[in-house]
Amino acid sequence: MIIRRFSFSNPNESEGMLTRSTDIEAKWQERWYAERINEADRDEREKFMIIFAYPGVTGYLHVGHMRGFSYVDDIARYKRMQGYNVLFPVGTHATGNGPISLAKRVASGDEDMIDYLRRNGCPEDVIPELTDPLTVVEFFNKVYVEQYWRRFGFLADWRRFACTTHPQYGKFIQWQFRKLMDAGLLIQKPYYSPACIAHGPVAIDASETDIACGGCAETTEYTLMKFRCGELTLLAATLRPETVFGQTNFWVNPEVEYVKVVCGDEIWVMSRPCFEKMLYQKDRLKEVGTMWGTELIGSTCTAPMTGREIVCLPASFCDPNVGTGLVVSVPSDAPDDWVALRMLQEDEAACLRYGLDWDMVKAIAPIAIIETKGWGPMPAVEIVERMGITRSGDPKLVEAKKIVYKEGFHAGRMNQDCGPYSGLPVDKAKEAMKQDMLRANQADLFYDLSETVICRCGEPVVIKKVDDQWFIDYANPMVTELTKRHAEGMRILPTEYQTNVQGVLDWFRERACVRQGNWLGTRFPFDEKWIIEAISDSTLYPIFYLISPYVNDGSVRPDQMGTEFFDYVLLGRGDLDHVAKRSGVARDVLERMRADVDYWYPLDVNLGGKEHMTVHFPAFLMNHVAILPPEQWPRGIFVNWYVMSKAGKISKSKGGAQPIPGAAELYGVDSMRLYYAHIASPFADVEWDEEVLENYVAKMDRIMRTVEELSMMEESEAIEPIDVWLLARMNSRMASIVKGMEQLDLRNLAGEAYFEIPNDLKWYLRRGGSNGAVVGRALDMWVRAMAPITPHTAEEMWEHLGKDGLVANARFPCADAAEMSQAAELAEDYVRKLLEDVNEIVKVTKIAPKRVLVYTAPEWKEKVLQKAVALFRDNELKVPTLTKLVMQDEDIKSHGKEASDLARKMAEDLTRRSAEEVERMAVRFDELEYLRQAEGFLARELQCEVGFFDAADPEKVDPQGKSRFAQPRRPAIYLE
RNA sequence: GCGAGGGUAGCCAAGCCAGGUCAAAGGCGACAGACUCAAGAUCUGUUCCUGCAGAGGUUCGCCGGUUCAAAUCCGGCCCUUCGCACCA
Repeated sequence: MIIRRFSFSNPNESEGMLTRSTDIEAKWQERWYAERINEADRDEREKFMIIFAYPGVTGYLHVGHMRGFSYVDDIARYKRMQGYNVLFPVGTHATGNGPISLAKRVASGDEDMIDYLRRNGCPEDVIPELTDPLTVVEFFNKVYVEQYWRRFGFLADWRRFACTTHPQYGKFIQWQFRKLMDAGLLIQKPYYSPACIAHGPVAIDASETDIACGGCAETTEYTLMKFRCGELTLLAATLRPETVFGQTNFWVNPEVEYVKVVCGDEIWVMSRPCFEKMLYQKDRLKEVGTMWGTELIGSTCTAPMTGREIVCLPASFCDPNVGTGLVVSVPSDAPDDWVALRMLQEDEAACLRYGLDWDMVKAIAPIAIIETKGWGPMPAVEIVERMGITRSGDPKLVEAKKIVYKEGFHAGRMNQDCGPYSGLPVDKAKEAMKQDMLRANQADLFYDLSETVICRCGEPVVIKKVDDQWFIDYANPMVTELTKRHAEGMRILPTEYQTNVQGVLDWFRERACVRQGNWLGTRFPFDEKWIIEAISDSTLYPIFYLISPYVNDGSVRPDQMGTEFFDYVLLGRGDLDHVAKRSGVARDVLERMRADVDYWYPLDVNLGGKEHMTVHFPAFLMNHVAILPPEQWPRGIFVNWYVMSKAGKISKSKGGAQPIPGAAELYGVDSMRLYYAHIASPFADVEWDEEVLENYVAKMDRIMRTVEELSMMEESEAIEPIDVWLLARMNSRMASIVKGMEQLDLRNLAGEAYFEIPNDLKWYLRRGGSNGAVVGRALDMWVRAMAPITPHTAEEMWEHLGKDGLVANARFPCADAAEMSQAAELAEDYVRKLLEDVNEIVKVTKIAPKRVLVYTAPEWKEKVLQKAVALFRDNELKVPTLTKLVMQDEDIKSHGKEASDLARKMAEDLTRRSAEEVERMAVRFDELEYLRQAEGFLARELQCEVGFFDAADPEKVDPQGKSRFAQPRRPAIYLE
C-alpha cells in the first residue's frame, strides 16, 4: 500500500505547493491545454517532429507501453525548451482483426473478455456496445488519448489525431499504393498462406488473435519426390531432398489406405489427409481410387535423380497425417529409417507375411552420403547405437533425429558418391538438388503446418494457395541500396541497430501486402476484393499527421482526397489552381497544407519498441525512400526495450499489469515518468516492480520538499568558495545533460537532475552554504532541468519559486562558461578527499583524534609536478628525463635524495595515468588557503580542532614529521 | 535454424564503442550513529577480503591473447534473453 506523503507543507496553507500528485497533474494539464502549448503550427523557429509508432487497437494497454510513449514526451519537451518548434502527433492503428475479435468475444458473452474490460474500468453501459468493431475502435481511441496520453500530460497536438480506419486515412493509403505501383514495387505471384477454410487467411502467432490453438506452428515446405512405380507415382514428402543418393528403400504403412489422384498425366499416390490438404494448394487434382499400403509392399519404384530401383517395405511409423504418409528411406542419415530397417531385417516372419524375400531385405545396407566432422559416415547408425534405440516409436528417436539433422545440415558436406553435388555443403546441396528435381519434373512442393492449428471459429487451418497475391517488392535492389545508404547517415539508437539495420534491409524480401477476409483496413485500390494488410498501411503515415488536422477541422473532406490532392500536398506536384478546382479544396488550404509538409517533414525521430526492428522500421524507411523525395526521408529512429513482469512479457493473459490510470493514481504520473527514464538504459528490458516505483514516489516527494526548503533561504551578500563551487557544479551538470541529450540520453538527464544535483545541494548545505541568491540561481536551473521528465511537479515548483509563465515554455538551462570552474570543483574534491582520508585513518587506527593537523606540499614539490606534467604533455615523461630536468633547478636540487625519489615516484605515477587525469592533477589552486576557509566545516565534521600548515613552514607543529609525506593535491595528515 | 542483445559486488543498474580518473557511478536493501518520547521520514558513516596512518590483496560469466596498463580490445567456450514477416 502506498501512502502519499507530501507532508512537508500544510495543505491548508494557501502559500504552499499542492501536495497530492493527482491535484498537481490536473492543475497543470488544465493550464497547458487551455493555453494550447501542445499545439504546433508553422513559424520561424527550427522544427522538430517526433512520434511514437502508434499502438494497435487491441484493447487496454498496460504500464509497459507507457515507457516508450513517455520517452517521446520527455524528448519533445526537452526539444521545445531548447527552442525548437516541436510537433508531437499521436494516432492509433486499428487495421487488422484485433477490434473484430474483441467485438466478437464481447458479443459471444466471453466471460474472460467481460472480466478483462471490467478490470480495466470499462463502464458497464459501454460493454454491450462493444460488439461492433468500429465502436470498439472509437472507444479505445478515446481511452488511449484521454486515459493514457493526456493523463500523462503529453504535449501532443491532439488536433492531429489519426486512426487507420478513418476514411481519410484510407484515402492516403490508397494514394500510397498507387505510388508504389507507379514505382513498380507492387508485384503479383502465387503465395501459400495459412488460412481457415471458412474465414480465409489467418495470422499464426503466439498471441493467437486469429486462432484458437497452434500459435507456435510454422509453415513447413516439403519437397515431394516422385517415385515411378508402374503407372503410379508414389509421392514421398521430405525435408531433406539432398539425401536422394542415400535412398535404399521406400516405406509404406500397410495399415493405411492411400488415395490415387490424377494430376496431369500422372497418377499420384498419397494418404487421404495429405490429399485433402493438397486440394487447397494444387489445381486439377482428381481422386480416381484408393489402395491399401499392403498392395504396394514388395513392388519396386524408380527413385528420382539416381534412377535407382528401390523396393517398398512395410513401416508402421509412416503417419498418414504427416507429409504424404509415404516415406523414402535413408538409413545412413535418418534414425527412424535405420531402426525400422534393422527391425525388419531381424523379423523373418514379417517378411514372410508380406511376401518379401528375407535375404533381399537383409542385403539392404545404408549408403553413406554425408561427411560430418565428428561423425562417421553413417550418423544415424551411430546415434541409434549410442542412444541404445532398438525399436520404432521409441521417444528417443525424436531427439536422435534432431541431433543428426542439425549436425549434418549445418556442418556436413556431400561425399564423393553424390555426383555433381559432391563436396557441396549440405545446406547448399539441398537447395540445388531441390531445384534440379523440380526442373526435371521429378519433384513438386507441398506446404504443411508443423502442428495442428484451429481457427477461432473451430475449423482447421490449412495452407492455401493464393494465385494472385500482391506483394510489396522490398527486395528491389535500387530501393534497398538507396535506403541502406540513407540509413547510414541517420541517427539510429541504439547504435548497434544502426549497423544491424543494414543487414535487415538486405534480408527484407517481398512482403504480402493485402489479404482477404473479414478485416478492418483500406481497400486495395487496384482490386477491391483485397484489404491492405496491417503492416503495409503503417509505413508512411507520419506524414499523414500533417494532413489530419485539416480533415479533423472540416477544411478537407475525405472524398476530396484524390491522387492529385496528395500529389500536390505531399509531393508538390501539379498546378495549384488545377488541383483546387479538381479536388474542390480551397486554394489557401492547399497552399497551407503544402507549406506544412515542406516545413515539418522529414520526421526527426520515430520511436518504437524492439519488435519493430525487423519489420516496421525497415518498411518505414523503404516506403519513404520509394515514394518521397530524398529531403523528406526520415532522420532518426529510436528503439526502446520493454517493461516485463516477473512472469515474462506483461500481457493480458499472464497478468502482472495494472491498468494505467490506476497506476497513475497510485504512484503519480511524474514518479512513473521518472521511473521509465531512469530505471535502466532504454535499450534493456526492465522488470516492473512496485517497490521500485515507491522509491521513485519518495524521490519526487523529497525533491519537492528540498526545493521548498531551499527556496526560503535568505539572500546574502558574501560569496563564499562553496557558492562558487555550487554554481560551477550546476553548470557542469547542465553541460553533461545537454551533451547526453545530443544522443537523446534521458537516463543521463534523469541521473544528473534527480540524483546528482540533490546530492550536490546536500553537500552545499552540509558545507555551510547559505547564500539565498546563489541557491536561487541553482534552483532556477534545477527546476528547468526537471521539466522534461516530471513536468507537472516542475511547474508546481516553478510557480512556487515565483517564476512567471510556464516552465514548459522556459529555456532549458545551458552551461554558462563564466560560472564554470574546474578549479573550484577540484578544490572541493580535495576537501572531500581529505575528509575521507582522515576517516579512513580513524577507522584503521581507532584513534579518536583530539586535533587534526594537515600539511600541504612545499612549493618545490609543486614545481616537480609541473615539470612532470610538461614532459607528459610532450610525451617525454620518463624517470631519468624528469630526474635530470628537476635537478637542473637549484631549489629542487637542494633537497637531494628526497627530490630524486619524488621525481621517480611522480614520473612512474603520471605515466600510468590518462592524459585527462594528468591535466586534472595539473590544475593549481591555493591548497592552504582553501583548507583554511574550510576550517569551520572540517572542525565540525571531525569534531575536533584542526590546523593547517605549509610543509615548508619552519613554524609548523609536526610532532611525528608527517609533513614530509605531503604531496601536491595530497596533503599529509597527523592525528593527535 | 537465421539474426540481435545480455552476463558487473546482497539485489537493480551505469561503465565497455573512444583501455589508464575503476574496488568500479547511482539506486535499493542491510548494519551503525545523529535527530525523536517512540515510529516513520531525514541526515551521517559502513557495506569484496585483510589492515592500529590514508594501504595492500582478490574481483566485473569462463579460458586464453594483445598492452607498460584490460570490466573495457581480440579469439574460443558456457549460460541467458529477445526478434524472425501477412502479429502490431
